Amino acid sequence: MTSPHEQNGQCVPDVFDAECSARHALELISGKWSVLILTALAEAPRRNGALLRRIGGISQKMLTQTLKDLERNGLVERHDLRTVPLHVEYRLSALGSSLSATLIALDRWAERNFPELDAARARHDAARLGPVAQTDS
Amino acid sequence: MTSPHEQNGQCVPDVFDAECSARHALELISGKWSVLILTALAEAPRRNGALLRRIGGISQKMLTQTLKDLERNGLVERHDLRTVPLHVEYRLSALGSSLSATLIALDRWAERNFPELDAARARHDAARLGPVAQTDS
DNA sequence: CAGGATCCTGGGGGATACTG
DNA sequence: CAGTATCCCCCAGGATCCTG
Repeated sequence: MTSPHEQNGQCVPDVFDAECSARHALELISGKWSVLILTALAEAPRRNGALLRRIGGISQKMLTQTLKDLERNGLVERHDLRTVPLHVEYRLSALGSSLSATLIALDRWAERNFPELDAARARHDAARLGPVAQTDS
Repeated sequence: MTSPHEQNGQCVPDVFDAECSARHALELISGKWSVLILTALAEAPRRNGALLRRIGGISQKMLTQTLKDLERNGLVERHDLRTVPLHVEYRLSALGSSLSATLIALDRWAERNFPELDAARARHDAARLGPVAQTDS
């Protein structure tokens, strides 16, 4: 069939198309933990424990799970120095590296603009709770 | 207290800090639907129905819900032409516009590199399922 | 140290029907 | 047309315990 996106896997790349693989790619790289893990690995190759310490609020389970997913999709490489005690290091693949600048830009934007978001939210919420009497302080 | 990030709301901006507002900002702007909505609005101001049609796979519920969240945080502006039938238009705020380039870069990366992800995934899965004897169909 | 296996809960998110 | 309200399911993800 000559459908617009050839639903079998090949499609005109479009993140707006729910069936296109590009959408899955986008959801992977913009995932809650993916962004942080990829950014942390962009700073430097890291071990499991180091990642756990670097990324506040992540659980061992989600770290392992997300790392596996990223590795499966070729964004992260797992290097197992077969020693005892175990020593495993994660690093970005070339593909992963090609993404890091954009992800870091995203982080930077959040770090530079969150006060604006906070302020907007405060204003919005204040307006909803008390649309009247805003004459002082 | 002079804790490193002043857990009351003011902190040294760090997305890796689970308590920092920058983290919340990051999670908002990297949300599954947020990215697509913001990108769609970066293309042009749009109405509810237009967004629904533009963004494949989104439900009315998630669209409304995410739009409200984005508006609350000052990234999107809602313009209600008080007509009947109802006519509401959404557009990026200045703050939202300052983010669009990065989000579009993210989309573009996904659209340009998803074949690499697909290939890596295929390789990875093939290796796991049958590391042996892959000579025929 | 890296990470598998299990159990369990909250809420993300779909479907459907209704309203101004 | 642009939403709101309800019901309900499913799974992301935490807590805990166990292994190589």
